[in-house]
Amino acid sequence: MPKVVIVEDDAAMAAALKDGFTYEGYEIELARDGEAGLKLAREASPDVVILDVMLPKMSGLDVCKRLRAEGSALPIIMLTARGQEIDKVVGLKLGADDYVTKPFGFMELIARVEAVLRRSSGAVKTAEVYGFGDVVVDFKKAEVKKRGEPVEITARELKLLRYFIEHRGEVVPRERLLDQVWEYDDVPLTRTVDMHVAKLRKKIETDPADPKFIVTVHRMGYKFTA
Amino acid sequence: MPKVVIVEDDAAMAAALKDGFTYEGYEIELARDGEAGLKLAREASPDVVILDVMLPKMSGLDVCKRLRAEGSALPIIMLTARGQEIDKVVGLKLGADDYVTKPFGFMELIARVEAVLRRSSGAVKTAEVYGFGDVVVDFKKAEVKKRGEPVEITARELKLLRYFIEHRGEVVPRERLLDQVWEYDDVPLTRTVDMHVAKLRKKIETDPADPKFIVTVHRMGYKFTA
DNA sequence: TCTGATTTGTCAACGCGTTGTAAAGAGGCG
DNA sequence: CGCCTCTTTACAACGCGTTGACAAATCAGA
Repeated sequence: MPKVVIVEDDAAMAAALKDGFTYEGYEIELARDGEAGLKLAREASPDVVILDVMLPKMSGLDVCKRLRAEGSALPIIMLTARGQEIDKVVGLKLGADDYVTKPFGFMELIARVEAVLRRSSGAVKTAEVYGFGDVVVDFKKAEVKKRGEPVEITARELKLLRYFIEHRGEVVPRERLLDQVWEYDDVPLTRTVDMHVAKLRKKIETDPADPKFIVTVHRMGYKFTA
Repeated sequence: MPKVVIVEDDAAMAAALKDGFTYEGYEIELARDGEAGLKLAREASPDVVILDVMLPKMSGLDVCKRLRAEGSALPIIMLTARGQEIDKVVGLKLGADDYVTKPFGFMELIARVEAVLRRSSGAVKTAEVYGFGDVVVDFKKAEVKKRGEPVEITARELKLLRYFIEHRGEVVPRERLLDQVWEYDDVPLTRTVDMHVAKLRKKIETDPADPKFIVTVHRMGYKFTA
């Protein structure tokens, strides 16, 4: 019986969610504002946290950020209002695993929760949405936004970016990228990787000439930091 | 209060089912033969249909087949007599969602119904009628109208459109469409998907040459936006 | 600090994979 | 048998990725 912490200030919405999840066999704990939500998330050891973005006392984003800052790996799903698309709101290193835009069907939310639970209980956890700096990446939609503005991105670039994000912090040699992202068997000596890194930088870096996120480690490869 | 259409020719069985479901809080509509059942399934907008396999005038299998051919996604549960096991295989192939073998306990049937109801609303719950641009899609009636004018649409196209709508916003790879819409096990290398997308575009897009709703995402798939 | 070798950044053109579309072929149902 | 739908084939058009050349940067050794 998985436990879900729901942080939602609207009473009607909170009640509906509680009923729905209870009916589906989940154990529910409710909080009505950000501070209470943060406390509950820390102390109730839930399997997943559902956070409204707009909350009294402390916004859902802040709660999320705070939890991540404390090193928590709790699966988090954000609820955003329409037109409040997650990228527009944020300040931005969010760290949520997924988000649902209101109005949403209850079944959609359940589906996301189950997806997140499945993922977190198993292999490598990859959030559906990832943010760093003033950039937000939505892998399901294959969309990248910078400062809220959509950025054109190709399939290969997105795959490369995903690999970087999934291996953030570590130095990745070019051969590994050719192997994992390009799926080459033999590893030809090319400038292809550098080429794509350059293109990515142009799209996501604030100053592509002085990259902050994708830094090159001389003679070793690249490192993504965020 | 979910509505159930029951198609059963045996009077005693029909009465028992009606009483049972009514007691459980369902709304019931009865039909005594295949033709009446088909009509009822189309017009009563039930949440689930329970179909006996052996029926006068038109077998339950044929009713099921017919509904699916019309593009209906109605949850269907088949009732088969013992020793009719072969039929259940066929029934499932024809698009039934579940089957129960006679004699069965009533609670078993209720459980299946509830499971099917939960499952069928499993994806993103989509209203039975959905509108975007100047297009209105009525899934229950299997009708599409553009600017009020009816548009001819085939079962496969409707199913494809439904999948797009239920997954609006996300990029859907061709393989997933072949898997989910075509229900292919092996995934042949084919242009079938593109073909049908082109046909759909001709029918729903204002300018099929410059699609706004079903956009192609190079090397990744298609994305429905509305 | 200077210098040469190696590594990395950048550019534009070419080639190939991917997609759009029409038309023929195949299969099902009445 | 004839109609309707779905699938396959074929080809044209387009877009993306790769490549090779060259410039810039970095490092190592003198």
